[in-house]
Amino acid sequence: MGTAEETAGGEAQAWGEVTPDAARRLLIAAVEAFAERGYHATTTRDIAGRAGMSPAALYIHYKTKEELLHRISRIGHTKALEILRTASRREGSARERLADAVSSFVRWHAGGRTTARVVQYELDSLGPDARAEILALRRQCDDEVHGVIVDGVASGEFDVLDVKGTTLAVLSLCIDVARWFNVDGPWTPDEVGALYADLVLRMVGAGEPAPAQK
Amino acid sequence: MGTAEETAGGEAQAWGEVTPDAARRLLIAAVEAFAERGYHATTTRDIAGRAGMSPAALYIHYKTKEELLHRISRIGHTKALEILRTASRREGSARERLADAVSSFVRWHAGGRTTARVVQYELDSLGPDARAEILALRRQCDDEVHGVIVDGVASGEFDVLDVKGTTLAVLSLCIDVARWFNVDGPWTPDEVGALYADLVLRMVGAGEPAPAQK
DNA sequence: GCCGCGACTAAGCGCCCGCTCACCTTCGGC
DNA sequence: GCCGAAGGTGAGCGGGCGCTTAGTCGCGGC
Repeated sequence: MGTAEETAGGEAQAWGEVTPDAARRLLIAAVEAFAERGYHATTTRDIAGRAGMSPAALYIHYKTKEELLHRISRIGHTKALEILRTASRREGSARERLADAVSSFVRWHAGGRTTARVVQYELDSLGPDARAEILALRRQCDDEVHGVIVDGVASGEFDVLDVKGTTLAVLSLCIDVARWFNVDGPWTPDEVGALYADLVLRMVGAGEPAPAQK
Repeated sequence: MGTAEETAGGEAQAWGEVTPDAARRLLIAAVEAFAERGYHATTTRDIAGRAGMSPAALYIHYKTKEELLHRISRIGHTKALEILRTASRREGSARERLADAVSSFVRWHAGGRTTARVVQYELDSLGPDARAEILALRRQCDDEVHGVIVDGVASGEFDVLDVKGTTLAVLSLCIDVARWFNVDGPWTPDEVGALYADLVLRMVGAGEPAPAQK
């Protein structure tokens, strides 16, 4: 145990679905290593070492190093999609749903920065087939946000010049959190989530009617 | 031979300061390759090949592969800083200066996406000393944007909850353009620049004065 | 005309990569 | 108590990596 669980921290539970235990430990070690150094700069020996196993053990549970990245990407994107769906399809105004979607999506990127970084930035290292599969998931994420913004425009809650462009900008803003978060930043994931929800509401022309100070 | 100039397109002129000619061709080839596949996945043989030279030729002009990345990063960040400085220190209201800074910064990331991608995303592949040098340049970029936002808040043009957080979000939004731009997007760099300037003004509470506030 | 010198190449060194293979446990079923 | 499968190991293969070296080539100076 040790290193893997320590660094991954509370994220570890997210990988509960992965069995057996050794396969999960390897996956968590890979997430860490990929996040720290990038996919190509990570060696299979490093991954196995972090999981406390010999280099050869990796190939009992995974066919190749790329399969590890593929599995991580799929699980991560599925989780991200689930987060966005929950927020965007709940009851409430478009304003509430967008704020909820952004704050929870950002919390996920900030809190699980290790995972999010791999999921969002190492996609190009996948082969064509795997990448296509993951891109389909990502497009579904885009659609959820797009839907909420369309709803808000239709209901008159939002005032947006370019719906597609604004959707892209909102997603881009959230995703990039995985790049910069926790580099000596004095914010908690909750704080960033709240700040970003406010910023995004302003972007869609639904800023607080009466700006409240804290 | 051709490949380098073709892909780099109009960006090529930006490397005019690099001499002699062979060194410049190698640098442009490296920018391309790093942008496409990432630093670690790029081989020195690939770089030399794109420049139409033998693998050994690279080492006449550069000590290591890392020196190429270092040089690219420094030139790119210097250019980015120059763009932000020009906009943020010109005459005009904070509103005008921020809109100018964002639109020109975004135009640079979109138009020179090849270069910007390397500059913004391959930084972690540098050694500690080189990275520290580049991070200092980046901090200066942050300061320029921060200054304009502080000015706007002081003059009452802007209404911002968290100045530091908003500064970071604005920069993050602009930088992430390098990640997604031109993946089948129907926008020109100018269009994205204009859209983003509008979005950022909304974020700082200085959206278009006229439009319908409900 | 030949020389020196910087630009460039062909060949290849030593290393470490992703991955494999022959073998060694451990353990539930009978 | 013995057996076979599942899970793990140590040693190492083929190959491609970053980088070096010995030597070739083109060319301005005298």
